[in-house]
Amino acid sequence: MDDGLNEVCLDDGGGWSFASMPARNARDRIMSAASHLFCNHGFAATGIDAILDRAGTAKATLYHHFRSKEELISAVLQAEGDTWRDWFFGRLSQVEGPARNRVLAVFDVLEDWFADPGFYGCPFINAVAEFDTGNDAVRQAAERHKDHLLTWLKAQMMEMKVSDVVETTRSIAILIDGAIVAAQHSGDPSFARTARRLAECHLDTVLGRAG
Amino acid sequence: MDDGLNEVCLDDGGGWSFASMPARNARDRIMSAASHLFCNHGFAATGIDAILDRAGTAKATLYHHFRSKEELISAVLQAEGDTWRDWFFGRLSQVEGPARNRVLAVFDVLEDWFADPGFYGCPFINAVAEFDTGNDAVRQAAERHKDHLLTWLKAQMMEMKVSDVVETTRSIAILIDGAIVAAQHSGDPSFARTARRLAECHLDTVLGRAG
DNA sequence: GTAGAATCGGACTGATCTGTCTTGTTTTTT
DNA sequence: AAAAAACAAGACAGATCAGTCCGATTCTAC
Repeated sequence: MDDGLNEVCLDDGGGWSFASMPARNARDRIMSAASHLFCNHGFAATGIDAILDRAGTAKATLYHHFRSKEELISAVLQAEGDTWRDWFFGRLSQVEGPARNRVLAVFDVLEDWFADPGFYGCPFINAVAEFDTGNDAVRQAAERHKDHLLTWLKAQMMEMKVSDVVETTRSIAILIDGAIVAAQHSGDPSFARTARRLAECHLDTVLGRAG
Repeated sequence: MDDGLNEVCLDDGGGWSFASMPARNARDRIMSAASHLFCNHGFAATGIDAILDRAGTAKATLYHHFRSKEELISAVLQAEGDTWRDWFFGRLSQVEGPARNRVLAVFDVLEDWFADPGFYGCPFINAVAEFDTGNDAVRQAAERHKDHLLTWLKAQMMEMKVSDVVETTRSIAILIDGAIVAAQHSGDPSFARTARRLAECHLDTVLGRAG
């Protein structure tokens, strides 16, 4: 579980975690190592030395690129979010048909994510859970990530001509978060399908069962 | 935010957090202090000395009652779960009418929980997020807590004569987890109401819109 | 009242933490 | 080839960490 390799579901060229991206220089190796350790063992529980060991770099190199551990954490969250969203929306962009199909496909893509052996939950949910009260950098990073998702969802809702765009978007967001947490705790990817059924049921109702 | 007082929503005699329970001895004070600090600042980030400061006890006293920090964490999770479930099911037991009312009331009680100024999310979700991979004690504590909830939910489903008890229970569980996470991140308690509407929609469908 | 448990106060250990610094080597860029 | 940036290796500092131990004191139950 703590071996050098981290098997990550690869889709056309990119994985969902930055920890599996190709490393070209010491900075990349540090970021990959930090991503893996932070996400699997916790942010506070991961020491700088453990990151250096895994990355195979010198301490001075790390502090040449990042002013502090906190800045490294922010950089990792940023990179994890970028990588994940590239993967996620890349998958969704392959879905054909009306907006309803894309929204429901969200849960199919989530299921693939959950099914990856290296799945550790959402880094942002985990980070907010760990730091929680009063950590601006982490909370803002999580908010930015969620904003990206909500913006995309809202666009789909408007394309579907849903009457209450905000409320329906909030509903789907709850289903996504709930599926992530349930899958993380149980290790059972099929929670994505349960969430999908809930979404179908809700969209049917909102759209007057017309699809 | 880090003052001595932690305002906690009190219902007939009990709050939802062990951190607000009356302390009779040093052990209780340690447990209360540890609960508050662990849940608000994280488990790994909270040092023993900080707990002692807040509890106003000596270090030897803590290690007289708990063999290690890990054991203290387990004890805190156990107590937090017990206290919360007492509060939660106590509230639900006051709901009149058929099982459907009780299931939907879950989200009303959740909203009260979310609205408390001291709300910090679910301690078990947060703990699993922080320790994650391979911490048996924490994961098992979280599983026991979730089992209690699922058992209760299942009983309601059977009373409602839902066709697929397991799947419907999973659906409500997703809605609960999703509402908790969404409320924790946004600070907006009304996510409970959104989740309630999803539950209504789903139950209507499952029960053939007969209520 | 007396025994035993609970508690206090704090010194202390050894490990680990983040972060700095120095010296020299490698790589890249111009 | 020369200049500049990136990097390695590790010593070092100062703080904090979990946990132990001791002696004195207070509380509690019989």
